[in-house]
Amino acid sequence: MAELAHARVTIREVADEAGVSIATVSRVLNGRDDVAPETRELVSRIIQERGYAANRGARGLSAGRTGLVGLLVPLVFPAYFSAILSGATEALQEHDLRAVLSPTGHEHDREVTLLDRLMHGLTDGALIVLPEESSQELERLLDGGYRFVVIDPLMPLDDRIASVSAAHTSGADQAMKHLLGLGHRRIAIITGPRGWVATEDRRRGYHAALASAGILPDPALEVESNFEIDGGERAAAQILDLAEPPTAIFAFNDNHAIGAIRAARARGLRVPDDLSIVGFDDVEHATIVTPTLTTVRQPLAEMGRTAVSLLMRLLERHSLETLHVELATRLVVRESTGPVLVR
Amino acid sequence: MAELAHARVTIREVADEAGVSIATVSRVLNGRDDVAPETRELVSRIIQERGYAANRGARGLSAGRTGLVGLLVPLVFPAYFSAILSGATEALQEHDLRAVLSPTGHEHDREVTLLDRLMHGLTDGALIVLPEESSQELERLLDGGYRFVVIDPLMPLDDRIASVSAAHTSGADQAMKHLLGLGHRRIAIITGPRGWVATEDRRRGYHAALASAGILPDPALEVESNFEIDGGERAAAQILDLAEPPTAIFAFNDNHAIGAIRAARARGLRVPDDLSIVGFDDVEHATIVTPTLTTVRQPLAEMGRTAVSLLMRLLERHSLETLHVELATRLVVRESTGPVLVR
DNA sequence: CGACGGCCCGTAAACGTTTCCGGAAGTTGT
DNA sequence: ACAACTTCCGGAAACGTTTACGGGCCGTCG
Repeated sequence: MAELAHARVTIREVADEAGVSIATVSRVLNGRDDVAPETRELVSRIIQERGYAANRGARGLSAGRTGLVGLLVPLVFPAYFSAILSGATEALQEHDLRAVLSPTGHEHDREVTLLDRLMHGLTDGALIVLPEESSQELERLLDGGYRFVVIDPLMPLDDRIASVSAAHTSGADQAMKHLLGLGHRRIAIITGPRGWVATEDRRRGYHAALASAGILPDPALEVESNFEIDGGERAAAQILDLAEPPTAIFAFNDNHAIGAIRAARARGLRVPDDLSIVGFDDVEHATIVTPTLTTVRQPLAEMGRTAVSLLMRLLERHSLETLHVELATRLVVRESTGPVLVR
Repeated sequence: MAELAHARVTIREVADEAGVSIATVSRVLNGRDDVAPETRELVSRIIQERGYAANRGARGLSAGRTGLVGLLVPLVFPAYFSAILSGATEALQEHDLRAVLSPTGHEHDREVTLLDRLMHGLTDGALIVLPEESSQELERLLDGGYRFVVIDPLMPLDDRIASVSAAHTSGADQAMKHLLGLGHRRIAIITGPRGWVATEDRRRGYHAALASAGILPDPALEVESNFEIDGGERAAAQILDLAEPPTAIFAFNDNHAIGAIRAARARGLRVPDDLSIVGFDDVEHATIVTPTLTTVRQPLAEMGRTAVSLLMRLLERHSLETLHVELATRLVVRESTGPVLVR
């Protein structure tokens, strides 16, 4: 036990032991090419032996980059977010960057503070998932010289703000085509909060599909909810208790769909025989419920990875061909949908 | 748009604008009391106006603390980990610390590197979930002066290493009492990897309960698996295809239990009528499956929070009364267990 | 009225890097 | 043999803080 509570190895010690200057050590550390092979070899060995690792804070101070990327996310726990997180942190890891995690708990104030005060200077840039902030606030940040990319924007954003999202409209369209193809004509939706990009885009897809099938939309068949299971259950209950209930429900996320299954079961309706249900997201829950969910898959981890690669290019100050990436969604057909039964 | 791509505000600018020295600004920043009230007031106002925030890297360099805590976790995605993460990051946030997330992907090498090279110097300490490292390696880190707490140790650890875990044995005991109380006598287990603390402690609980009920253990009823759903399904299949199958299965996590439900269903067995199943963890999946799972609840988020408060005390260099915290587990009875039916 | 002790505050060193600049060798071309 | 490059490396400044140290000012006390 040579070292007890011994302060960590610094570049100075390595330099001394190698008999070179700290500049040289720094050079081999950063892979510069103006170092003699044998010197590089020697220094590398000593770095290895002493278990030296650069102090990231100092490096950040000096070089103007910290190797840290902020990850702003409303919550950590829900599968939706943790899937994105997972993809993002893995991708960051591969670029030798670390993720600084900051759950905002859906509190707007907290988020502004975080972004404005704590992240700037600590991190080189950020990934912001589902930001509650207005486009103006984000633009201000952009003008301040901060680099970030938004994942799944909640509001429409200024064009200069990099973003990654999923093809909501196309996803909704696929879901509706599937349902219409099975003979459903009276189809309800359980939407997310009004005004959110995801909600409105999917609603657009719903209405377009309805229109092209020559079906008049019925406002009673559109219920808004909060993306939670019990919210979905309440919404579905309201829909199913209608005088003229639908034969299918298109839920705007899997939680809603699971809630809908519960509501159906509570009323003695069989899924999919009496009621078809389509979800959105395709989180693991979709394969756990009975019946397993037909749902529109969002490539969540992939969205995280894509955001990282956008950010990387932003950080390298490359001008980007496209600041906005929309990843494809895909309908996954499982057990919760079926043909309309003639009675 | 006064500031375009303008570098961030430094302590210098604040000092100049306030007509004081940077030392004074630093003092009000850190709440020192040797500042005249009106000066403090003035400086505070300017800090507010300019939206100044200290550069954490520089602060770390100078003051020896960075306000960053490493969060080492095998994976981010699985509910088990994200629940812990969630509790931990929230608690860190409350202490004005940020979490640096590092998924290790179960690769030992990567983990050692992370811990040894990257975290030290960047972070003030770390929370390590389910470390693959040997006690020796962790002790070395401890001797190096690094502060960390282990959550859910995989191997038995040296006493000097702070740790937070769940009451595995007691949980297993509760599960077994429940099953025995329902009349089950032939009870199988699907365990996690042999040698892991969680596995062995729960196995101990199982054997103890069996013994106190006067039942001889049958090695054929113990199958090891990998904590994944399909692993659980294969294990359950093996068990159910025994010449003399059990009437109950105690799975060592909820994934195993869900796999067991699938295996049972595939064989036409009804749960719980023909087969009772108990899980472990009580992640959200447990309430999504049909039938909902009777399971032993681990307070995962709470474990994260507890680890943070241990770490805080470690960082403040308080000597701790106890370095080891074991949080209680609790059986949650739902639909997947029932009395043995006499045929 | 002089000395002493608080209260405030400024100066400057230190933290561990990166990187610009320039210099000492060694190499090449004439 | 000399000039002009290369190659390799060291010195030192800079990054933005914190904090030890010391000094000016004012009030108080003997």
